[in-house]
Amino acid sequence: MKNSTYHVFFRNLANPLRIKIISALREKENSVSKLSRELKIEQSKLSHALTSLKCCNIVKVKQRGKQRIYFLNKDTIVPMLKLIDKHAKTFCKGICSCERLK
Amino acid sequence: MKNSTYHVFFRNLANPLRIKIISALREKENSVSKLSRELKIEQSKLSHALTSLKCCNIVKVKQRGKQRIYFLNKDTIVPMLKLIDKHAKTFCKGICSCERLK
DNA sequence: TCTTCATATGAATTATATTTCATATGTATT
DNA sequence: AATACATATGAAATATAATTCATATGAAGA
Repeated sequence: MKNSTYHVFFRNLANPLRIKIISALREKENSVSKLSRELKIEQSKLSHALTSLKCCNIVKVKQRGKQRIYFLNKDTIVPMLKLIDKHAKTFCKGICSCERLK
Repeated sequence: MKNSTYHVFFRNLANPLRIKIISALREKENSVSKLSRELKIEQSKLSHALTSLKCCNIVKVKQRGKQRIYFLNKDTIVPMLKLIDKHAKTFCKGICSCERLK
């Protein structure tokens, strides 16, 4: 696999807003407007973030009337987050204290 | 798990140089100077990158004489890269064509 | 302890990503 | 086809991260 594939993928995840969205979509699929209200994220900001996530097939979208319902591609993301949970538990005493990237 | 833990971890991986280093260390452990020569990366640049990776326990280090030997914590990283391989194969036709983050 | 080789660090510069805001597009209803 | 609501997009402004370079620290042998 090409390094640039990894790089693009990780860059997509390396953003607090996009992680927040992923966490929310992990619970339930949702429309842009409802996500916007529930997470208190400005609409266009949210759209930009969702477009990035969709670009790597981290999320997918379906139309429902005027609304677009975004949902998580759980196949990849959920196991990946679980790997990090385990990593943090095993190697970082559960809490990430990496000063360098804080 | 806190979102910031994921964020820090992914940020660490969201960098072409650090991915290159990870790929190299996946093959064999190595000292800074040898990595520098083999990958043609300027020494201080490499040290900065390695410090970041070590910060999240993605790599570890041992002393050998004057040299510091860095090695990959394969437990987390290798399965993670494999997840992305599978993702790219399944959802992106093997090649990441995500224009947005190119 | 002095010198040399190996690596790390800090801070300024440069590069890259995110936010914001105005506006465009798209979908359904009348 | 005109309107309203929902979402997307582009580009400028802003924020954040990477690179560079000078220098500091650290280990080992003479």
